[in-house]
Amino acid sequence: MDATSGPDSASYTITELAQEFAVTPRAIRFYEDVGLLTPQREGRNRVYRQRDRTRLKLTLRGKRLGLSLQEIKQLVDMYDSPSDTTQQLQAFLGVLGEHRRQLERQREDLDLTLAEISEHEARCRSLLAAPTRRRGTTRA
Amino acid sequence: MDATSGPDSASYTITELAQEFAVTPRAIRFYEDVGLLTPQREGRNRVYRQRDRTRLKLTLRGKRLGLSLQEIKQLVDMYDSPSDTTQQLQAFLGVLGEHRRQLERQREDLDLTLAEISEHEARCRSLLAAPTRRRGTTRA
DNA sequence: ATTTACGTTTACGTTAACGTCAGTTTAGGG
DNA sequence: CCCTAAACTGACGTTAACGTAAACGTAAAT
Repeated sequence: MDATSGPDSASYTITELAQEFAVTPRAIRFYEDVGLLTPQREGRNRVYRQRDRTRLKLTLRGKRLGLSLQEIKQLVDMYDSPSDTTQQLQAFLGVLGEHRRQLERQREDLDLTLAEISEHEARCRSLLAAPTRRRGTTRA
Repeated sequence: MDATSGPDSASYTITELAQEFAVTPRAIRFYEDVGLLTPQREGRNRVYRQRDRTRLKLTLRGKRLGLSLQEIKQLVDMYDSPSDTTQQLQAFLGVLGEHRRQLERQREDLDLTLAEISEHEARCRSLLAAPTRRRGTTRA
């Protein structure tokens, strides 16, 4: 019986994951160091399953949002921990709320910035359409 | 003639700005080191006008979006440089477009994350409303 | 049997963005 | 005149998030 041949759960090597998400193996190992990933081992080698693949994806998404790895871990850990007691659930809600507020503020900032960029783009294009040019190629 | 008494343009000390935006004077000086701020001097002391106040605000907004100080400088510098030649304008548009794409992707990530958080919050609240509690205070 | 390719651990190096002193200056108050 | 308060200039320390290099293991290919 070969344990790796089952159709149950796909597995990935570290370089496969690295290529798929355009990061280095070093980064992936580092994410393991901080507790974001917990791959199984096949002898000495790391074996990544769907769970870690997902957590990696969430990690990178969090990074693009500017979250720290610790913040990401806080979120992702809650995502797949059961947490049944009332206390746990309330703490859970607290952290979620905090993150939501932060992200909502971020969306405000984002929309503001995008609006300003649009303004500048428009101003820019109107200047390009204007006749009073000084120098520079008109796309030869 | 006192140059500081005119009603033309308000001026701020470094600690005033620091308090208003809840950052340290050290941070503000650092932003000057990287070229984000260029306050005037009154003797040895820094004097901030509206322009620098605005640039500081934009800087902090950029930080909340996860941008690096260099990226922020790229944007903010373009915001108040005239740039009249066709070449400049096209380069301008290029950089703006790049940032816009980045920010738009970020908004996708943001909306995804917010949606997931909402899901988790809902699941959490339904669990809290359920009867099968194990332990933990029901808010005494 | 040895090269090649991929994986591993250990450890030191690096960059960004400040924090944290330490020592100095300067304007104003008592 | 002394003292405090607020500013200043170095300059070294710190944290996060990896990069990079060295030295090693191992399975498949030649």
